[in-house]
Amino acid sequence: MKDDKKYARIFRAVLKLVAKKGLAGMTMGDISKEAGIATGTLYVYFDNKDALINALFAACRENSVTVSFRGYDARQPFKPGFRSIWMNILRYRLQHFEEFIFLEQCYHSPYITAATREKARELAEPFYALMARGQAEQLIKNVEKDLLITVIIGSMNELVKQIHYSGTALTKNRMSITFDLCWDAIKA
Amino acid sequence: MKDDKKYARIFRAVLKLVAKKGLAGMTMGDISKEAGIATGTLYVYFDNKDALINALFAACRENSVTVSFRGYDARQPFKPGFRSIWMNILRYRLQHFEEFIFLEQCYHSPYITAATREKARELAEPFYALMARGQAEQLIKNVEKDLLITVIIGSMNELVKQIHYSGTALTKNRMSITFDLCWDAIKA
DNA sequence: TTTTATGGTGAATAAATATTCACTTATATT
DNA sequence: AATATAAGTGAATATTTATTCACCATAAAA
Repeated sequence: MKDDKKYARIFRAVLKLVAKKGLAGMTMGDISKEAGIATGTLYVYFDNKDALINALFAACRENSVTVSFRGYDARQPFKPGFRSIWMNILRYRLQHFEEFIFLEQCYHSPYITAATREKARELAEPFYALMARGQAEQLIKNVEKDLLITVIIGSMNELVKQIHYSGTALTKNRMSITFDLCWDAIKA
Repeated sequence: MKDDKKYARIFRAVLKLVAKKGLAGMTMGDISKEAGIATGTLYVYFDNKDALINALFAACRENSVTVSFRGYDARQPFKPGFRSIWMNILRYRLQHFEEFIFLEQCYHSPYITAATREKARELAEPFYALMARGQAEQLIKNVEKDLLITVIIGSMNELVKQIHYSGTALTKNRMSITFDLCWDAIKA
């Protein structure tokens, strides 16, 4: 019986290695060593390197969406609800920077198959629904939802990178300021 | 005498290959074949694969800044000046998507040395100066310039990706809408 | 023209790396 | 306990890939 904990250990090893050496430089040998198992064992759990990476990509994407909406209650007013989701995402990406980098690396990578990409796209559905609600309540601009999401997610991702690489701490204050920039962009 | 046209052909080949196969999957053999030269010739022009990639990275970054400020005249009012720069960048990244992808790939890659990264950072100077001007004229928010640039560049990069991968055309109208989102974010 | 230097070549070499497999160990089933 | 089934191993293999090098082509210098 395959061990869930072993899947987790393999995944953790990959995340660590990708952050350090990039998808490119990470060998199966590296992974097994980092995970503390034999190279052959990787092939018990996954068909090959591609399959391993696709599986991790799917898991990360799914996890990412779950985390975003944690604690979100559709009955509360729109803006504080949106704010809490925004903060959730930002905090999670900063605290799990390796996961964030891995997803970014995968984005253009030939490792990721068309099927995996398609599944990832479907996961974005809740964000479209959120934009629809804001528009229905006339709180945010009535423009294509794609453009709104693009501005929100794009600026957040860049913020995460900037924070991480500059080494400066992201204070509550700076988070709040950046949220306000973002809100001003989309507010009606 | 080494041939400038050959440098250009090698660079063009790399950009094409990275867009297709990622930094990971691109071999020196692929590059020479795509450029129509012998593998050994690559080593006449560059010490090794790392050096090749670093050289191209530096060239792309420099080019990117040059293009951004093309046609910018500091004597015209701030907002139209800023708008023309914003449009310059967006248009260039869409038209040279391969270059954009290459730079993104390099961002976290171990191929890129610390020295190359440092040089790239210095190139961002004109953007800080631009923010300073906008703040001095009290047209844009008086918050950390880093945060402003992050929102501007981050949302634009995401837009470029979204446009490219969704296959939808970016009409003048959609460009204008997105610029307005961006402007609302930063305006005082 | 001869000499020298440099660009160009691609098969050969040396590493690096994914994958396999014969075998061991653990766990479930009878 | 005996047997069957599946997980785990890591050295050996097959493949891929960066890099070299002995040689050819070209063009400038003598």
